[in-house]
Amino acid sequence: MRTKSSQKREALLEATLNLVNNNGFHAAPMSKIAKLAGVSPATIYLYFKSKQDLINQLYINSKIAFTEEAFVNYHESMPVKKGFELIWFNIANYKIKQTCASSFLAQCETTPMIDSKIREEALEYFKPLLQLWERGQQEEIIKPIASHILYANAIYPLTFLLSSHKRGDFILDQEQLKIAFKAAWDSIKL
Amino acid sequence: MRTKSSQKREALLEATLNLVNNNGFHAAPMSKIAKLAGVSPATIYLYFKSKQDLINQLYINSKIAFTEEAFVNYHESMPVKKGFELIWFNIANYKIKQTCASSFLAQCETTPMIDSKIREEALEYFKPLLQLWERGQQEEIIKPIASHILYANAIYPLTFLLSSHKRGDFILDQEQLKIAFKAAWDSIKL
Amino acid sequence: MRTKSSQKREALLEATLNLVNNNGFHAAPMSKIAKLAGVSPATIYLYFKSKQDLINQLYINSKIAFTEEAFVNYHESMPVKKGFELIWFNIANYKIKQTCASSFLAQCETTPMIDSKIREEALEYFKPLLQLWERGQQEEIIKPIASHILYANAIYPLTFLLSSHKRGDFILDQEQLKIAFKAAWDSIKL
Amino acid sequence: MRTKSSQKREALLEATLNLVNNNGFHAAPMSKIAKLAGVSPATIYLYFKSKQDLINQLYINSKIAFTEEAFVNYHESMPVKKGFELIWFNIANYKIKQTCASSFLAQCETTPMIDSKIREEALEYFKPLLQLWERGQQEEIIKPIASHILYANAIYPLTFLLSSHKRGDFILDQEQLKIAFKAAWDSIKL
DNA sequence: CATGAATGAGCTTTCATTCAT
DNA sequence: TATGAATGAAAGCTCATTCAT
Repeated sequence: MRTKSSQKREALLEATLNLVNNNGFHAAPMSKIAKLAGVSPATIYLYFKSKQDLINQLYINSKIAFTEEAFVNYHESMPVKKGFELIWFNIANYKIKQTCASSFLAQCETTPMIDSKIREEALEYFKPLLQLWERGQQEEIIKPIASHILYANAIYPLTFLLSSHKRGDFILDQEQLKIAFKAAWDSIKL
Repeated sequence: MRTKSSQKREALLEATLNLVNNNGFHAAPMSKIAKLAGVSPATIYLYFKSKQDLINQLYINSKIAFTEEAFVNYHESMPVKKGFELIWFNIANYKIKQTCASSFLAQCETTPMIDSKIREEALEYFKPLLQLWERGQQEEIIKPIASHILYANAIYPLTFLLSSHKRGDFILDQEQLKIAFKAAWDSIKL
Repeated sequence: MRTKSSQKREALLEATLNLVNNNGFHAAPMSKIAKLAGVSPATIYLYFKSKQDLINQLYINSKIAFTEEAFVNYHESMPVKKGFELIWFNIANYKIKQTCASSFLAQCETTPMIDSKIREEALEYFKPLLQLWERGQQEEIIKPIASHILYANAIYPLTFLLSSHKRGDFILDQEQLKIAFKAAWDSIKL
Repeated sequence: MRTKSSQKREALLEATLNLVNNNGFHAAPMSKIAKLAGVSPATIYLYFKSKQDLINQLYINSKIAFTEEAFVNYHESMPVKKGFELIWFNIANYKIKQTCASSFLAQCETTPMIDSKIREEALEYFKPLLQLWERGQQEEIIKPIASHILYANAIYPLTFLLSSHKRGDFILDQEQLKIAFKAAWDSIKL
């Protein structure tokens, strides 16, 4: 008896990621996903309940991978600015390295395709950043404003820069990153 | 004067906008668009070459409407900060009023569905803002950095705030708008 | 503009009837039905909401055709035995002539495939026979027993005879019919 | 003594019976049958050649169980009417007790799914009843007519009554049974 | 003997688009 | 210009059956 291999699951998720990224959701039919992953269409349904489930899982997976990278080397004991800088560059570098995953995530944020329950689930993983900001606010380093505004101005701009970078309109090298970081920090620091 | 024909065109564009917005691209079949616009499916093809063309036109249309609003009451003779403030609030208020149109545009920015040629065409309309920034840089009011970074930090955050607002996670009233503007301005001012 | 032809509807119903009859429900895929009716699979859905709907409609259609034939030349003023004899032979001859339709109906009676709501709807058409039996009971010609038992003994046996006939096990000619009628009548007469 | 294996065979047959009965042939996939019987889908093929074979076996099995019950306590030495009465009530009571099995058999009689070879095989088991009728005809108690007609009028009506009973349209209690028996007997007695 | 994974073929249904009027 | 009917192609998904252990 064969056992379900997580390898196949991964292959399916990756195939989906690539297809969705190159041509959009509507151009990622199950048949193509199967072919790209090297399995039969029917096999997909051993690993995922439906196409929607596959997309949801891919979203969660990507989000987890993303947040894991975001907090590499970070520790709560760090000074606020140092901590933020670390996280910010972690995110930026992840986006640059994992163009595919991150532009998939960008698509997910604006599409009504992802179930809102799944979206909320993914939010949880970002808590350390929110806690860092709260600490910064207590220490009067960060502006005492809503975390949504902090996120919009400090982190979200990276999404735009990355998509410009991917399209080739703008080259986001380490120098530009530093400049962008300065702008981000200026927007939230007291 | 609006002819009968152009009325139908408008109706089709609006129907598409509503459908895409409520359920995503994949839930906006031509038959539903036709029904919602009160015409026959065949009629769509008298006004648009294909579904892709319809989407493209809708994108361009929305972008034009958006930029028109962005520059209402703006004149090149305005002081830089005043001008930016005007444009920023124009954009913000447009997004709040026209949730549908603006979240459609947000979807378009991240989806590979829009032809890149069309996307470039739409960029043109934003020139006055870029020119304002250039002026601000000459007057040493605005940071001397790439316009992509300026845009990412000063304008793009609104997209995030708006989608949070639409989802009900965060209420973007006039008070919050002022706070958000301050953050935006801090990120780009010298 | 073309108009929906009831011809096509009929063709689809007949195609379904033939396929179901020769090979059972499970061997009547929409694609074959379409081919046999000379239309595209998609066209079926212009005339029927779903496969279930197609089957339901076919059942209703067949049942109506059947009952219409059952009461040809019958009038309430007829003497009870004459009336019953007429109806009984109408039914028998219809079954013999329309083997296909009637063995389809036989299948429907025993299968859980037909929605019970539809089944009840079809029952209505049989009322004149029940009324005849009531009259017969008042005149003390027919046994004063439940109509279900009357039906089971007087009419239902024909279903068995017909399916034997169809299979070739037993030839149901006019002579045998007369014998069978006698048995039916003996079972319900006082 | 029942071996482990034959237990599994029984479980599979019963699972199939239940599924087919509740939802029809088309809603009894092998995977569900396996699950309900508590075995792997692959295991089914150790006991049955194919799904068709499984259905055939189930039909034969049910038919044998049915006929065994039909002739309980019956002996060729009995007087004709007594014998018939015994058999008739045996059948009726079996149908009432074993609703599932008997409505499965009813489905089988009208469906083209059962191989005709298998159907003939099952006929064999009914011989004692036919012999009883022959005896009755020699003794001039039973009408000298084809056995198919005898069966159609004396036994087959029970199928209708049972399905009405199962649907809840008509309650078939012991009183009604007696009435129905009278009708059956009247139809075949000389 | 028994299994859960795996699958190719086929299912019902929908879609963007064209036809005939 | 405008239509509703019509459609080939393809979508998501399921099924009876086989594979590998």
